[in-house]
Amino acid sequence: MIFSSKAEYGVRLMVELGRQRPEQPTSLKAIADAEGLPLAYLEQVVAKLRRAGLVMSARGAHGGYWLSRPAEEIAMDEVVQALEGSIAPMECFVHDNTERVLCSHQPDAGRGCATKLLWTRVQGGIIRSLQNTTLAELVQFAGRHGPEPVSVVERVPAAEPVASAFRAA
Amino acid sequence: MIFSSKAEYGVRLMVELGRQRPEQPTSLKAIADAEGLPLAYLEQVVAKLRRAGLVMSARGAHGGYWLSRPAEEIAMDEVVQALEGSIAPMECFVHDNTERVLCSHQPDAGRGCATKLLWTRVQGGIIRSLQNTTLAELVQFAGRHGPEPVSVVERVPAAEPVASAFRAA
DNA sequence: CCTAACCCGACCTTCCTGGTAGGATTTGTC
DNA sequence: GACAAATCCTACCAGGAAGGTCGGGTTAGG
Repeated sequence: MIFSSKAEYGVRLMVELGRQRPEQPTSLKAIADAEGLPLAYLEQVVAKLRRAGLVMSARGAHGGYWLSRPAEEIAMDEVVQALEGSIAPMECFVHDNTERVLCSHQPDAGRGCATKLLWTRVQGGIIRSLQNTTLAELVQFAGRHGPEPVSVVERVPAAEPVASAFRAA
Repeated sequence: MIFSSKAEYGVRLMVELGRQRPEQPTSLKAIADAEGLPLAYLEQVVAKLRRAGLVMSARGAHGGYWLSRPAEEIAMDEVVQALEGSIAPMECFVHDNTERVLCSHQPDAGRGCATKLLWTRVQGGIIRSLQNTTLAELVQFAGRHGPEPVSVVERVPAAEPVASAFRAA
């Protein structure tokens, strides 16, 4: 697998936020219920997005999260980068700023790294795909067949088993 | 990380075979020594390549492996596919031949999968990058000395450093 | 018949992923 | 002011896969 579930959950979370109007913050619980994801785990995911400046938050009652920018201006490479830490096809490509030796398997001296060209191209292909996709596109794609976004105002505070009922089938 | 070390080792192995003349098979031990990789592990790696029909082998004394086709005719998507099993950015995209639905986190009924569009594009970007690279290119690239490869390497139009982020722990 | 090599499957250990637990803090509402 | 709803933070943990190792079997040249 290429991306972890943090990326999957984080993108879903961003899409969910993109469906809301930013005036009213959306609580994590609403998102967790809508997507069927564990709330405690989502907290860790959204923390990465917040630290990356992609979402903003308000604490306390009626707090929640919202996009820090309009969805049209959020390219998905930022999102995935924030969630995954780095977009690297291979160990050697994770160059943190420290100076540690990254490519452990050097061939004979004088020869270049046999795989560098390949992974560089792959990385480029991935990043270009992500850059060329905006959050707004995903929101539109996800909402195409669907009903209204979950309104914070109209939301029934009690149990709303609609989603889980359909998920079982 | 996107690809496992099996992919790294397998590609190196293929490059090494591409450097040899196919008339004489190359023993795994020679490759293991040249690349500094554990022989026993390479055996597992090369088995995948053999089962995929990318290399051929001869047993017994003076046996070894060689490319089943010229390096110019081997696209790297075949190689990586053989080594990794499948090139899938997310769980949902690993479709074994059965047609079961693997996406466990369906949103509300009537809505499409929010992330499908994104991962489809990413997968396309990866596969295209791999298809457009032949083993022969890697052989040539590895044989070169200094880092002249600016003309060869695809340019990533990213303005910011791509894999520079720390892995947020 | 011995040795170099391929072939095969079982095992093992470490690390990361995915998730839980439990609390501390902030803030609107009654 | 008490309470509840929510964000925030850190530690912990179980399972599985990654990345190997090991031991042996089979094939073929000298």
